[in-house]
Amino acid sequence: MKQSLLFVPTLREMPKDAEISSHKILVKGGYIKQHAAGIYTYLPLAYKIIKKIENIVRDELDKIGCSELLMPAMQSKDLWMESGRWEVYGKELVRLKDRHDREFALGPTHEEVITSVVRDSINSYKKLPLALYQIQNKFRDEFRPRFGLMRGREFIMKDLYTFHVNEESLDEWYLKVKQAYINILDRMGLTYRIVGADSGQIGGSASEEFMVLCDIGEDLIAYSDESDFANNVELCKLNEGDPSPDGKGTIKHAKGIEVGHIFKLGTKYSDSMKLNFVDVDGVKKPVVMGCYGIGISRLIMAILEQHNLDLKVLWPSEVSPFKIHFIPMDKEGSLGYEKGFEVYQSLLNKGYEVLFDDRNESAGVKFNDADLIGCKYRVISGRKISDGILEVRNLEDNSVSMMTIEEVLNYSFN
RNA sequence: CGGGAAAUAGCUCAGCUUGGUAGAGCGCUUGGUUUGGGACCAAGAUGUCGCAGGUUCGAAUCCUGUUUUCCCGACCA
Repeated sequence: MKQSLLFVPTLREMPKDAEISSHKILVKGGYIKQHAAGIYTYLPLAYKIIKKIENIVRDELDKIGCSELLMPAMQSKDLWMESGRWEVYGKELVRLKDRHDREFALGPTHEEVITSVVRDSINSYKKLPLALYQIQNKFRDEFRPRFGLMRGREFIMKDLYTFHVNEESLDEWYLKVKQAYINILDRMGLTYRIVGADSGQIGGSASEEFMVLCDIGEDLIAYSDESDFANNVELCKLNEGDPSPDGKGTIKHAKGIEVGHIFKLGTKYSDSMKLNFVDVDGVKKPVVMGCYGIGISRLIMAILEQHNLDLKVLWPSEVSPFKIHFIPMDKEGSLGYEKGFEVYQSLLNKGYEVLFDDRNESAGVKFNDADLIGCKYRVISGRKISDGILEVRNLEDNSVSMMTIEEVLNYSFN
């Protein structure tokens, strides 16, 4: 974990500004560093996880026919005037001027830009439907940023926009995207519910939120203990113990973290920004739109909240920064270290992602940091290395086995 | 934006009530001893006490303003 290999600046003391466990882990474990309220650097460990999360998202969206692009974060005022949101969005919109005093906003979301991008080329029903997404830093000047990455002023979001000839096509895509979201959250090992929601600032008709169940969530949801039924308490007014409206089970309350939100926008932006197409009947019509967000940086916290026990972490395998955490107990130059380094290299050559703790730290320091880093397998090269024996721990089933080097190299870590 | 707490070494904090040369632990550097869950000994380095005014012979400490951070609420999604 020397700088040359990986910069993981773990802390010994508990960070004073962190209250919730995921935030404590991220700061203490050297995953993130705060820059200002709600603004963070993603250090290598967190960035590795972010890239894995992003790639799961990409994988599932590409499968259903979406294509990725990248739009500007800095957006001219003109577009925001067109949609009317320059005035409506309020103080949360980060505004700035260039050297010529021209006004810009830092994008909190991209309906305006995407609409302007497609409106010149989408002029016929033959070019629809269309689904475009990006993964990008978003800016929202929140009144009260909090809980580390949970509510930031600059954060990473995936935003997808779909374009359709009519409501039926939108409905069909809405369901496809919803299923993709289900696949995405399942792959990340999350326990969550899908709830009906208000569409708020973004506008439009139907919308649903993907809420990861956990105590530090900012929303209160009511859900059935025996079915998929769930709704925001504010909207459904169901009390604990009430029978579930779908007839299955009784209502329980839980807090939730909103990690995804899907909307049927309808023609809100196509109307105001004149995104029209000529339909098969020769009539000019507004494009029907949908938009769908996933809070990428927020997902790290949501996953951590559900996958730590007393600040000991076990990342779900698809997002784990490494498969194997290799710990030599002795310092550089010792048999345990050098032999261990060879095994580490061989494991790398076999295609495993392995973290090798090459620091001259005591066992306690290494183990404590390893608990924060949370890889499923921990391979330890210690006192039995002279007999060619390594210890392999599986944090998932809590097993410990002693293996020869050859056994380790032939073991299937998954 | 209302309420609360805080800002002193890289980190966690003490000192402030009652003004008088800037402190501890951890970390860091050097040397030695250790080595399976945050080791030990010795020697070192490290500060615009958030910032700006004011009071005073003298301010980390008292007063005023200001900035920043965290928490609760409201707001937002």
